[in-house]
Amino acid sequence: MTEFDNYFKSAFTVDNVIFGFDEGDLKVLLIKRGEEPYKGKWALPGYFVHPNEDLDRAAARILEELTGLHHVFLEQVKTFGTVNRHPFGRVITIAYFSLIKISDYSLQPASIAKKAQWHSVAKVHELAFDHNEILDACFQRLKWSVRLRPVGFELLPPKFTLTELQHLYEAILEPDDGLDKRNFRKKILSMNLLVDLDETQEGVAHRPAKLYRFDQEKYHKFQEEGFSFELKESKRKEKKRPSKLRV
Amino acid sequence: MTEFDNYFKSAFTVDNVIFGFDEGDLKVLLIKRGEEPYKGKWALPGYFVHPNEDLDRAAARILEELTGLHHVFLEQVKTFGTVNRHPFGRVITIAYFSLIKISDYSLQPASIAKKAQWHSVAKVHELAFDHNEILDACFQRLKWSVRLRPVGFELLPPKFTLTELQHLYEAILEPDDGLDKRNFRKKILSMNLLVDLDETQEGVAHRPAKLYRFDQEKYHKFQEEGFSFELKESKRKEKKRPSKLRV
DNA sequence: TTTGGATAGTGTAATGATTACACTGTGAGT
DNA sequence: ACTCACAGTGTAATCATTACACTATCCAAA
Repeated sequence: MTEFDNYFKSAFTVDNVIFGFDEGDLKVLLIKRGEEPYKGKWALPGYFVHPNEDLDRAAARILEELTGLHHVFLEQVKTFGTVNRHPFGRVITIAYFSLIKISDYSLQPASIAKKAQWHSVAKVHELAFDHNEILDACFQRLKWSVRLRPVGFELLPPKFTLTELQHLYEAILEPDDGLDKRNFRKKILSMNLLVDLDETQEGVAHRPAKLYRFDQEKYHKFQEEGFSFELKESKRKEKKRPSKLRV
Repeated sequence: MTEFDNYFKSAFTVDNVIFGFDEGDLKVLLIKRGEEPYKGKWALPGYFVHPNEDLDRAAARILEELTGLHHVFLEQVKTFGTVNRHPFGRVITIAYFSLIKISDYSLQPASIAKKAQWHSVAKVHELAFDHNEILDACFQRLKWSVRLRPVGFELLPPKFTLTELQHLYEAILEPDDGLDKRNFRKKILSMNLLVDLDETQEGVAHRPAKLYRFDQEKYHKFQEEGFSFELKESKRKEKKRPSKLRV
C-alpha cells in the first residue's frame, strides 16, 4: 500500500459563499483574515474539513459557527484545486453557497464571527486565495438557481412587498434595464406562491405597499415538482414624465 | 504550522463518467477492477490526482489514457466526500463527465483500458465504491446539459439522420412517450444548426433517411450565446394502424 | 389645505411559441 | 405486386410572453 502513501499528503477545505439580501442589495458575508496567509485580506468563510466529517456537514458547521443558523439552504457548487492555490501545501476546496435572511442573522460568539461583515456582491474587491473566482462561480450558480426555485423564500424576511421581491430578482439577474413591473407581478402572482397578508407598509413617505408572505405548502410543492421563472428584462423604458430630479 | 498537520493526511481522486451513444442507447464506459478494493466489480474510470496536477488536468489524463481522446467535452459535476467511502483512508473524489463519439474511441495500450467496456446506462447494476451515486449525479447533469448545449455534436458521428438525433434526445431525456417527430424536427431544423448533406443512408430495408452534420460555426455561436432546447414529450400517441407485431 | 414627490397598483392587445395530430413517400425483400 | 419499415411533411388551436401608461395613495413641506 506504500505506493499510495504519496497521495495521502493533501488536505481539503470547505468555503462558503453566504448570500443575503438587504437594502435592495445582494450581499455576501466575508471574514477579515487575522492570520497568515493573506492576513488582513477579506476572505470567504471556510476551514479545513475534519478527518471524520462529511463535506456537507463541514459546510453546515462553518455556516452555523458564523451565523448561528442551521437548516438553511446550502448547496455544493464546485471544487477548486489548482496546484498552488494554498501556501501550506496541496489544498483543494469545495465551494458551497447558502442563502439566509439577514434579519435572522445574529452575531455569534465564535471568534471568527467577530471579523465578519456583509459586503455588496457588486462591490467586492480583491479577496484572499482564489476566492474571487469562487465567489463568481457561486454567484453564477445563484443566477441559475433563481430560475429553478423561489429563492425569495430563503432571502426575504417573512413579510415583504412585491417591489422588494422584484428588487431581489433584479439584484440577482442583473438585467440591464430592470424587469417590467406589470409583467413581473402578473407572473409571480399567477404562481399562487404568495399570500396577501392584508397588511400594508407603515411609515413610508408614499403610498404604502401591500405585504405578502410565501405560502409554505406551495413552496414545498415547487421544491418537488420544479419551478420555472423566466422573464426578459424590459426592452425599453416606458416614457416617464420628465423628472426634475438630477441624476 | 503543526496544528494543521492532521489535515494533510487525505487524498483525492478524480472519477470520470464517460458517456457515448450507440445503437440508439446511451452508454457509459466502465472498468472491471483488477485490484482490491472491490476487485472484480465494475467501476468508473478514475485515479488519484497527482500531487502536482490540477483537477481538470487529471480528469483529462484519465480520459486520454483510456480512450486516446483529448479535447473532448469534459465538465466537473460534483465532489463526493463521505467519510468512509474509501477503505484506504480519507479519500474524496471529484466527479467529471465527458461526452465522446464512440466511433472515435479506440482501444488504448494502457493496461487499464483493456478492462474497459461500454454499458447501457439504463442497465448498470451495482458498481464499486459510491459510483452508482456518482453516475446518477452525472446523468442528471447530462439531462440538464442537453437543454443548454447541442449535445449531439459531441455524441453523434459526423453524419447522422434526424431520427438518430431524436433517439439521442430520447435516450437522455427519457420522456415516457417519446418526443413528437414533427415537433422535434421543426424545432431542431429551425435552429439552423444542421447542414443537409444531400446524401442518404444506404443499405437499409426501408426508405433511406437524409444525412445531416452539425454546422461547426453555428455550434460555436451557440456555445457563446447559449442554447435552449425545450420540448414536451408527446402527450398521447398518434393512433397507429393496428400492428400485427406482438409486443 | 394645497401641492409635489414618491412609489403602488393595475389591463390589454399583439406577437410568438408550443402543442396536438395522421397521412403519403420510398426503398428493400419476398 | 405486395408488404414491411421507417422517412417525411403542415396546420390550426392554444398558451405564454411581451410592450406599454396612467391613476391611486400616502407623506411632507409650503
